[in-house]
Amino acid sequence: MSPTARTVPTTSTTACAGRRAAGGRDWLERAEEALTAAGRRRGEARRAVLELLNNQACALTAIEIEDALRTQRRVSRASVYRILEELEELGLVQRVETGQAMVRYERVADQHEHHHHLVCGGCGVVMPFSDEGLERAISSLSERVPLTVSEHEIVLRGECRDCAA
Amino acid sequence: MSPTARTVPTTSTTACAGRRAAGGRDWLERAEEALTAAGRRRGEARRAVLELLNNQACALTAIEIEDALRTQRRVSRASVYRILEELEELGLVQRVETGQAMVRYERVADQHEHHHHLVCGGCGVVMPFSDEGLERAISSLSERVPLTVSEHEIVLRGECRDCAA
DNA sequence: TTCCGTGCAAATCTTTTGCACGGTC
DNA sequence: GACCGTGCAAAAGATTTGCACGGAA
Repeated sequence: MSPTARTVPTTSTTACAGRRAAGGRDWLERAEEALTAAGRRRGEARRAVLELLNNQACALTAIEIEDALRTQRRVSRASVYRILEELEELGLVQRVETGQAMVRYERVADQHEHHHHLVCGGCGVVMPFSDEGLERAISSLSERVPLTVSEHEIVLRGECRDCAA
Repeated sequence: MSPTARTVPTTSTTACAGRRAAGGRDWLERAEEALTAAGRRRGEARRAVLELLNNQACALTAIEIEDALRTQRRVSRASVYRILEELEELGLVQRVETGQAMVRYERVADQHEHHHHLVCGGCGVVMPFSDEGLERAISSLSERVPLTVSEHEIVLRGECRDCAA
């Protein structure tokens, strides 16, 4: 595979195929610290969500999170949304718009993990990918635009191999 | 302004700043033809929506369309959604996810008009932009990815000049 | 003891659907 | 005259909010 465009096939969720987190321990620690620093108390529901997100390489919807947690620790959907909102405000989690009527959330990766998404219109699978050339184009472009760019989001849509077969 | 990154400041809607359509007449014609070819009958509501979209350089939400039309010809929101869905199926209109809880729609431009979006997190304004380098990066990348890419969507988020001031 | 985190239930808001009427073909 | 396009009202979903209780600090 080209060194500049990598995607990882191992599936970790029905909804989002991707590798399990590498170096995710850092994120979990960082998250706990940030929450404490923000003066937040601990709570079981949030711990469960953090742990789940930490093991996820790609974006999940609130409902997928609720379902995934159902077996180990029932967390109400309202709490899932509240927790995600809180994490988003602290910059620990980001929204991903895949054009599927539901917002997806994933932990904010360090530079090394920065990626975007491929969405199959057939089965709805979401896969992460990253590309240096694309990032270069984005950052160069960001300087020529009438907006102080702080984030960017890229979604490629098409048909995955399974669906094409 | 750089020749490779252009944005146009003239505002045509509260929600989406951009130039009025140039060469839009082609799109309107094309749309009418496609609809006829698909065996659809004419209808006032749809004509009003088509005309509005044809004069819009950038993406609108269903509700914005309903509001914009209110003065000249009341079109029920259900019809707006139905019409947009129909136009999307015929490839005349495309959805734009700006991460604002509502889907936006805009007419599918010819190659010359292809663009992406800048979204200000402060005031919510949406502006179109286009960049050749970006498009090159996308098309080269599309060949190295495990998906037959048919569309791509790019959103840059940040703070617009007015909000930064 | 104080106050936050969480669950539950109700409210919101966008988008979809069912049904009936009027216009297009 | 047959059937589609449209409006209106209700339904369906996702997300948010109000409130009360139990646990963290």
